[in-house]
Amino acid sequence: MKPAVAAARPPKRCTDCALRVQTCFTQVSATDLTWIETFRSGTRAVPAGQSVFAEQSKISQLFTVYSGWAFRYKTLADGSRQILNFLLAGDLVGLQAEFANKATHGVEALTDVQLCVFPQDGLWSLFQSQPQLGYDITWLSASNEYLVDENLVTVGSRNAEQRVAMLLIDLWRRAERLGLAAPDGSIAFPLTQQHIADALGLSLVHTNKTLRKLERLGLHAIAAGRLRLLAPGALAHMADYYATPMRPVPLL
Amino acid sequence: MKPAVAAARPPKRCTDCALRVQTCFTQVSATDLTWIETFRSGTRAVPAGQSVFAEQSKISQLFTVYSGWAFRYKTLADGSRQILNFLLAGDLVGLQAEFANKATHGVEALTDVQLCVFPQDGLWSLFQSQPQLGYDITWLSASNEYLVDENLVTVGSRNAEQRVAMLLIDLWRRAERLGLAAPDGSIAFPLTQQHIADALGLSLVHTNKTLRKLERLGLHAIAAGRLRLLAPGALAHMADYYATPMRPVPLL
DNA sequence: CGACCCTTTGAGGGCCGTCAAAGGGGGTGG
DNA sequence: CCACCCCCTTTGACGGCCCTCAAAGGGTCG
Repeated sequence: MKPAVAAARPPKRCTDCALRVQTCFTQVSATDLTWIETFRSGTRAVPAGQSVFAEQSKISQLFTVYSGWAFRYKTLADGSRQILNFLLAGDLVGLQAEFANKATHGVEALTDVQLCVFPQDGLWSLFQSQPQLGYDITWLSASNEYLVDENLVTVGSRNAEQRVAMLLIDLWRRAERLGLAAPDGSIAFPLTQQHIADALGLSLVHTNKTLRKLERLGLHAIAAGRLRLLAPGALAHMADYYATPMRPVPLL
Repeated sequence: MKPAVAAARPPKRCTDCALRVQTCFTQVSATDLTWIETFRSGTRAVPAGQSVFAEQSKISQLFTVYSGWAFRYKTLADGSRQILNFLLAGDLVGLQAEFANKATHGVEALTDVQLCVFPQDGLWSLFQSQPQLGYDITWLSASNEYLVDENLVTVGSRNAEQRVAMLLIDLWRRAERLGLAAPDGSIAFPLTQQHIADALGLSLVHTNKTLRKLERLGLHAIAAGRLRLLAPGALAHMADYYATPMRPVPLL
């Protein structure tokens, strides 16, 4: 029995939100914040490995990740799974379903996950009464597209070494930005090699061999569920990674 | 000298828009329509092969494709180009740049293209005064993400035959929906095999061999710049393609 | 201790990339 | 009107990256 990953529930009051305090999130006005609080229909905890919502399912909710890791995926008829991107604190999911009538992809928890839940049918009234929040949601949607764009380039144009390097850099940066890096520069790394393979369009075996290769080269280390980048510059060079400055991001 | 592809300019008045008449677009109120017209800063024609905007460029405009074909792409250091998705009439581009400060990808015209141009710095006032339009833009953004999601699955999880089949079906469906299919069921097909290769993450040579294979199997025919699907069912089965019902889409 | 999941490694093969070169069609200039 | 050029398409040969199959090793939990 694992020691329950005591991920704290989101507080009852959004004014007490431990996430929004982070400098990586944009400031929001007091009125907008109270509006968010009334808009929020509740919270939800999903244990590691469980589904947040399934592909093709009818969902009527939007979710913001409060803590933990998750991922979006699609499955093909032969059972192969493509991971579209990983979700960390602050990420918004469920918007596509608003426009497609049902979930166009599944979402699964990698670790125990805490979510803030919003009703989809309140979205229109949000746009009407709180244009700033509507604008923020559009921002988040465009950011999501950017993430997938990047992943498409990785899967379409990079070889196995470069793909793995990209994934490691990208996840590390995103986690670090959220203050999830330990003093030693390591971050929790809950992915199995199967997850990495599914995200990068590689086989499990080749993913393993590539990871070992980068590790032998001294570029990174994964141990005890933690990732450390030992040579970020070399990784970035290998992956043809261009660091883009990170701007504060809105949080719903 | 080609006979100029006489793609008509968008009319001066949005009320005369030849595109919005299509049933695939949602109805918009008269007031919203006049607002769109004043929001629009002009139109722009881009000849085939020319850039609409370059990667990394600072742009301060949003574009709606009025007619013609274009594509979004990113380039790596080794010069390889990944096409993210193709753009047809009604598609909106430039939103990502609003949030990243510069273009995160390039856009290039495949055919002569006519664009409606909107100022980016008017976006916030749009959200404030016309919430319905803000909502529509979010819809379009989420739809774009859906497109890229699908392409990521194709490139990450399908073999060459399936990728080509997916591309042909997808482009045909999107064009047909816009009323671009001829009575014989063919659509204009301005892509070179290099474009297909760059979109699918395949080499030019292998793209050619795969196209010829599907053609020899009688699944499709490309001739005189036109594509016809000769066996849509077989193509869909090969590609593991699930037809999703198409809903009316907003148009900015 | 055994079951299960994940990781790791080896062997062999196939899909697809690279290299090379010929063929076709349209535009341009002689 | 023909020659030439350029771009795109097409085909063959060969090699390599990555997939599949197979099996062993380690860690955790019942």
